[in-house]
Amino acid sequence: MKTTAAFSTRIIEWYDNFGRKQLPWQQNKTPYKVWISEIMLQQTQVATVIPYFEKFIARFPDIETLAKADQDEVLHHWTGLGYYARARNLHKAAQTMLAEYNGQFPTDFEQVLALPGIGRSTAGAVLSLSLGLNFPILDGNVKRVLARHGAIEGWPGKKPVEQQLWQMTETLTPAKDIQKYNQAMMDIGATVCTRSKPNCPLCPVAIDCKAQLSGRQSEFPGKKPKKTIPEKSAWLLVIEDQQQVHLEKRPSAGIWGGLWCFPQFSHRAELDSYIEEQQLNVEIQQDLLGFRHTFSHFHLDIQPVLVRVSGHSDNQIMEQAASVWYNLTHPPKVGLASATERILADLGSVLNKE
DNA sequence: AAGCCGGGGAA
DNA sequence: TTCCCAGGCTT
Repeated sequence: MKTTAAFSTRIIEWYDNFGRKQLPWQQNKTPYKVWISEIMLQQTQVATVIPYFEKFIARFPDIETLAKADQDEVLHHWTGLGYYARARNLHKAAQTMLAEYNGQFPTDFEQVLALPGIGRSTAGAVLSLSLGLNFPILDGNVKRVLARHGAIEGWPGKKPVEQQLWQMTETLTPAKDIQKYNQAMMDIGATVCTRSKPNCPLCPVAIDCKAQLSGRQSEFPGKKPKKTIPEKSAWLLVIEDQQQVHLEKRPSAGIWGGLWCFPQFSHRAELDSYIEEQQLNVEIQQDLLGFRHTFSHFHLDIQPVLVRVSGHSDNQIMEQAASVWYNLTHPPKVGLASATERILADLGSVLNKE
């Protein structure tokens, strides 16, 4: 009479045979590298992260280098990744580790959890994956595997559902082989127990998966209630003079926090009166290519307006906020939003045709 | 508990 | 298009 092995035993055995072992942050593992990867991987897919991770580690190879770098350069390496608070928190946490922990990544769970940008799951992931400390994790992959295996009803964004899933991961996480187990759960979620069309025949825990047994894989995890997101519009003022454009650093709170962007207005009239107020010496004015940029919680219809000025003096525009003349031919290493990069690229092709 | 915070891959 | 991704912070 053959009995079914324990849940974690089957997961670990699966890892030995099919788990991912060649990802960049899995080579010569350190808490620092695993930490960077975990932050980048928050709400971001592996394939997107890999090139960012490689460049980030090449420039900031350790905690001290990161802590002593300019925030602008840290954000520069985050340009296009989104959720820019992750980069600001990363930078701040590195400075805390340099000041409080002698530049070492703390190994105490509570100390790790207290660092900005690190919640329970990320703290557990870093300590377990890099040092083998026994902590459960609960990321999007684990949530999906567990929700299906236990046929857990409801959207994991709801507190009671999330609590139930934490209870499950605590119970199922084994006392040994934590690195293999946690990595395997994420791998299974990413490669077998996928959002759509899960490959159950390849799953080591399909035999007692409640969703699979009842053919209800698509019902778990419960879906986020969808609501229509609002539409907003933005007029962006692209002031150009001699291959330089004017950019302003945004406050850390709100969208594109800490990034360098064009002056933004809700209505065209506001943009026009700004040009008046600044007494800009306008030579040419021309609308650039407009486009829609969609965030998780609203659409933004963007219309960039190119204004070529001549003889700008720094004390006209420079004085008001943190602002720079961004040299298109020698771009400084600062953080830009994806939309800003797109406009700069379009501007480059417009200027090239002249 | 709910809202905020980006951008892109996948279907 | 729609969904959601190795989530965490703020209110």
